[in-house]
Amino acid sequence: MARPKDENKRKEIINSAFEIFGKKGFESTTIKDIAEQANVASGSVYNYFENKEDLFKATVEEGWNDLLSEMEKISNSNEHPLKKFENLMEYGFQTLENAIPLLKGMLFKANQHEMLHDNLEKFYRNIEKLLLEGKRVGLLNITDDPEQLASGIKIIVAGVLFSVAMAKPEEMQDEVKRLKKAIRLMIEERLIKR
Amino acid sequence: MARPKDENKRKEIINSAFEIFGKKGFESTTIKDIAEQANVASGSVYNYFENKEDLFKATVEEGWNDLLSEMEKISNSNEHPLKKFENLMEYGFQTLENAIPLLKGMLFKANQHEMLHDNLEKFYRNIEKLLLEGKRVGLLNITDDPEQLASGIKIIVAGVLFSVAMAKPEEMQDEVKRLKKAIRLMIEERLIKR
Amino acid sequence: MARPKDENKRKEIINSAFEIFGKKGFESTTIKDIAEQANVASGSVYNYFENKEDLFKATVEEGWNDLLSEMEKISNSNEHPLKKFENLMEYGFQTLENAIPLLKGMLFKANQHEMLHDNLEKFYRNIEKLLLEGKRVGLLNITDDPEQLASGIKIIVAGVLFSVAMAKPEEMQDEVKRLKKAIRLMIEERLIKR
Amino acid sequence: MARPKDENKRKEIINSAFEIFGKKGFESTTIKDIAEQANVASGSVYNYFENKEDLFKATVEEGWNDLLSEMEKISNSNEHPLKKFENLMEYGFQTLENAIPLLKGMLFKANQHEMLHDNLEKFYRNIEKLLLEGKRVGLLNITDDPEQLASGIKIIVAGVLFSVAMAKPEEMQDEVKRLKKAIRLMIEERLIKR
DNA sequence: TATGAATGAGCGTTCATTCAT
DNA sequence: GATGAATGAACGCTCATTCAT
Repeated sequence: MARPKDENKRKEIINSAFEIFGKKGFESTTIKDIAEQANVASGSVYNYFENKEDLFKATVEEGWNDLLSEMEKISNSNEHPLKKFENLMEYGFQTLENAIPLLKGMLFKANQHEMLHDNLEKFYRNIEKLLLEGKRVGLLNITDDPEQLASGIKIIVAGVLFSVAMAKPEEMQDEVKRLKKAIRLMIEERLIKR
Repeated sequence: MARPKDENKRKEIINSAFEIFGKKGFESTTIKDIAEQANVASGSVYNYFENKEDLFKATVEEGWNDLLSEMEKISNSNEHPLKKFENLMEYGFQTLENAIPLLKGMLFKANQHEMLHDNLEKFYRNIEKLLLEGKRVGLLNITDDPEQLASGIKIIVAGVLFSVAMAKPEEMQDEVKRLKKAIRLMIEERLIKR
Repeated sequence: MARPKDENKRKEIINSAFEIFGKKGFESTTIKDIAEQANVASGSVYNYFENKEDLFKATVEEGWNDLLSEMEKISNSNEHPLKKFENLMEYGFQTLENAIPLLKGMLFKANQHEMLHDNLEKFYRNIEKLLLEGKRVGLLNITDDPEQLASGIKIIVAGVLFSVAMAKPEEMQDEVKRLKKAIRLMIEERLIKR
Repeated sequence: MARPKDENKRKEIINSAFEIFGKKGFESTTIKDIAEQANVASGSVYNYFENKEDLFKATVEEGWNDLLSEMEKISNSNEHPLKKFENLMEYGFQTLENAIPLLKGMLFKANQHEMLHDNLEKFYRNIEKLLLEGKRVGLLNITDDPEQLASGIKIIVAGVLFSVAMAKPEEMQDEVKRLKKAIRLMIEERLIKR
């Protein structure tokens, strides 16, 4: 009978939070900031979230879920492995600019560290799965040592993430282009010619 | 405001700031925290630094300067290039645990971004110099494309930094071991056998 | 605003308010608390009462009315004066535990002070009436000075109220027993033997 | 070297708190209220007290300590018992107007109940000691039953306290006069004529 | 009339900064 | 220069009240 709790409004707040937490970090972000950007009174935030911490957690969780589920979808498609890889990279870089704040936002929240760690692991495992599939079908020349593989993936994926995170906004476009090119070259180096 | 006499006290404050900013981040660190750890009254901090922001900037600057000058020293030594590389890596990983908080602390301070970016570039250039030296003396098989080289270095160095930053404290030791091993393998792959 | 139809719901809210105001005091009680206990939406409270203040006033008023009208009933019964006194005391102590919160709740509401004062006066007058009846029928030996009588009654009744209000919950039973005994002794002292 | 922590300022804040807590109760009193009345910035309150609760507790404690130690002094003087009693009453009524807020302030703070209870007990015990001294020296005719004595004292003392607490400000003077008179009469009734 | 989401004023508290000592 | 008490803006959060449904 009352105004029904508006799921859009919740999403609005999360989006606003996503952006501002990413831009300023947890501590420097105020509830008022988020509320204003979401066109909502600051008190309203508390209709949807217990407190600032809870909002942060929800925001991060939502972001990772979106990212990982989309990755999963790409990995599980029926395309050619190299095509999948290309798609993943395209999608990854495309969302990275938005997802990066997530990473940054989590870096300082000690109690979020585990969650960040776990989500990153899932991220890495996803890439790994794809590479192993490429190896299995005889496309890629990849080490047999699983630990070595894991380390290599971690370093390279983390390196890309971090580099994007560090890029100056005005150089973002070029940076992404360079990184993509570098990754493609790394793949090509491993490609088995027939 | 001329730089005050008591350089020791200034250094004390910087050290304290380094530790606490690293542990808690800029916002969550209070001047009182830093002052107490430095055995100084909180008001005294303002005899040495304009304000919290200024103290942060100075702390970070100092940290990077130490890091980069030590790297420079290693690079410019007269050792064998591979030995230098090994030394650099040892030193790098050894200080990384302390230096990492710096990176984290800088991520959210928009006005510090540039400084972070610039210092990272210097870091990358240093590694690059070493690799090129290795190539020049016929030790390493490295791409001729400078852009490709730069991207590769950036990705891998950033990847290591980030991975260490992300490691759970209790897994830090193992993580560092794995990363070192991975880096050594990457070098070995490029080694020109005679 | 005409009094709304659903008198039951109003009563429900008053009862809920009585209990919670008594337990937590005016400021610490929230409209939501009261509404929930009354199985009503918080907004609905405002269909029955202007605002929190108004609800409090109504709650208190109702409580005093119940108390005083019951006292009146006992006083006006046809029983023997000493029996009436005993009944009054029994009823009084019995309801005191519930009524005490009312007193407490009123102590801080400056604009309620008058109302509290007036109701207490009615309470005292009621006792006085009974004592004077006892004197008139030759049962009790009581001062002829009306002011002295009034003061004595006030002190003793107020003392009992306050002592009950102050009792620790776990000692309430014993405290009431002691107080009753003390009151009975005071009456007996004044009893005219024949 | 810095401004020394000003004990006067602490007292100022306590006094201000005493008055305002008494007037409005714990919940309705704001730190800003107290600070303003004490001519202090609201933040300064926290230089002297942990938080609002702590300030309240300190205020109450201080008040009771003053009251009880003064009572003690009077009781232990070398005057004639009846004179002591008179002095106590004079002092008691004189401070009651100020002390009453204390009582009121404590009524609602569940966690303060014990403290209130204990302090009241000390108060009662003090009176009791005096009465027993009067009995011992053959001045007063007082029950031999200790429980009966305790109850009587409690009722009468509590009754006086409460009555003063309930008095309208403009009637306070008269009320106190009436209560004093009533108490004197009660004593006189018990006086052993020689 | 009933609902409960939306609002925003106002609270307790923190802390960078100032300044009297 | 050194101190730390004093300041007050700004925060997260609560809740009486309003109002769209």
